[in-house]
Amino acid sequence: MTVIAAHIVVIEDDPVTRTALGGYLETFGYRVTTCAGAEAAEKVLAQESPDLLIVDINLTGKDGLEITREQRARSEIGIILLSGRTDDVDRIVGLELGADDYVCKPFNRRELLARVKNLLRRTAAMRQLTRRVVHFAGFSFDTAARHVAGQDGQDVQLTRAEYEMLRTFVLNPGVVLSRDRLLASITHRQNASGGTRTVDVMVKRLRAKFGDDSKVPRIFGTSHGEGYVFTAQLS
Amino acid sequence: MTVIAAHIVVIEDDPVTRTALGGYLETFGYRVTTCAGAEAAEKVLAQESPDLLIVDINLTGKDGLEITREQRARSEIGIILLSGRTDDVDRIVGLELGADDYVCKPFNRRELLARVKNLLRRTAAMRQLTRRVVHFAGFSFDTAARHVAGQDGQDVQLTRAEYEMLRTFVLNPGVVLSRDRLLASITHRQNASGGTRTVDVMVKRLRAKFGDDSKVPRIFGTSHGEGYVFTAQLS
DNA sequence: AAAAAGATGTTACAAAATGTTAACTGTTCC
DNA sequence: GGAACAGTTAACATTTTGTAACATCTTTTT
Repeated sequence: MTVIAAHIVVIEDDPVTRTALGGYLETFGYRVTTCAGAEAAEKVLAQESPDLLIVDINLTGKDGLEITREQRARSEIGIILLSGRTDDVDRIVGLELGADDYVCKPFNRRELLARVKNLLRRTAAMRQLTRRVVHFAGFSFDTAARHVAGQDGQDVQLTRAEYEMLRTFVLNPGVVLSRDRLLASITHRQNASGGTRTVDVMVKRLRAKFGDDSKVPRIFGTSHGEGYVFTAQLS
Repeated sequence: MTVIAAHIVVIEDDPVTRTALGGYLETFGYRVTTCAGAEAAEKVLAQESPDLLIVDINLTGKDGLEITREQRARSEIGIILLSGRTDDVDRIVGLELGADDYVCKPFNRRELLARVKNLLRRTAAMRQLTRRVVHFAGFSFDTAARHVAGQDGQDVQLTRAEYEMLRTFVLNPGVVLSRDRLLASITHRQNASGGTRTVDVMVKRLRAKFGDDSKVPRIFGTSHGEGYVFTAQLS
């Protein structure tokens, strides 16, 4: 996996804290975007996909809790709340809204850095699963562009059903998926009566395109009597 | 995806806090194992793979920080530290060792629950991505990829039932498992009528694939009248 | 200690499920 | 309309799983 500097967005209305915090994090190699308020931050959050959000809970206009609720509803971005008050209620509400952490001002920079590091490590796995491009077994699969590149640079052409099925597999790594479940992901028709064997044929075609052997499956495993499993390591 | 209750291990030497915390978490559907010290916990941590560890920083014997360091070195388990003191240094050291969170006593139960929930959500993604490989008798068993690599590099291909059974054995090393218990772990058909002899045949097949001799079993032992035991050393 | 009873080991086979191939049906694009 | 392609179905081959029968081993009884 290519290591790219994590992108951290800081929303803080006090200019002194904002600049100090941004500068401090930058010295550790992070890419930092500082914003004075929710409006400015929303542009960044919508256009790019930052990894971590550090937000003051007391902002003029839209406050930290509201930003937390909105962001958590639509992404798995890491969220650390900053607060001037040591208020139990605020803290609990923030955490229950889905904030990962809550740090009281005046905070210790070193402590915040440790929390940032730990949280980035945690969200890294989650970002993998929701990423546009995933890598496995030497292939890179662009879920948005419906495009697969092989290890030798050769492209793997996928049909619509093959793409839908691969997408379902990649979104559920290590989970046994039933034929019905897989069929539902590739077909529009409700005619689930007879042919779940369609799934078998599609799996065979996927295996063929990805060089997987049904007798020694490395990517698409069979779970006899249950269905199929995606067993390749995502990276 | 099958939803299984998360398994939380609590290490706390104060009996009152330990019982209260364990009971509280259980009411929310979590599977909780409480331990008074590091020794008792290490057994559980080695044999099962809990999802979350809540540990008091001040323990007699091996303390919370040491446990954190050891666990973090070999797994991605979520770790929340509990402390009686509001000490910046302790907190920072704990976080830098890789603890995900640090809560000071007396803590608010609701806050702790919110942190537990958030952390479990984060580690769930990571658990999906990280391999769980166990080694025994020269073989390495990749529970995610569902295959086994032998000592000579040759792969041992397992069928679904063999995989499920081996997985059950490996999760319960040294424990005598009844035929019914083993049958339940491998069968998926409704026709679970009589034949507990199926288990014997599957054990024989496992023994064959792993070069184990029923007369001198080193991996899959027989407990006459009771069932079978996994006797190989896990590493 | 020998015999009997019970439990496990082994083998062969039958049943069920999956793998594979190829033909068939419907769609899309000229 | 028809060529090209995607998806489905059907038929047969192969693998996996369950069952039964018999052999061997363990435990209990005498």
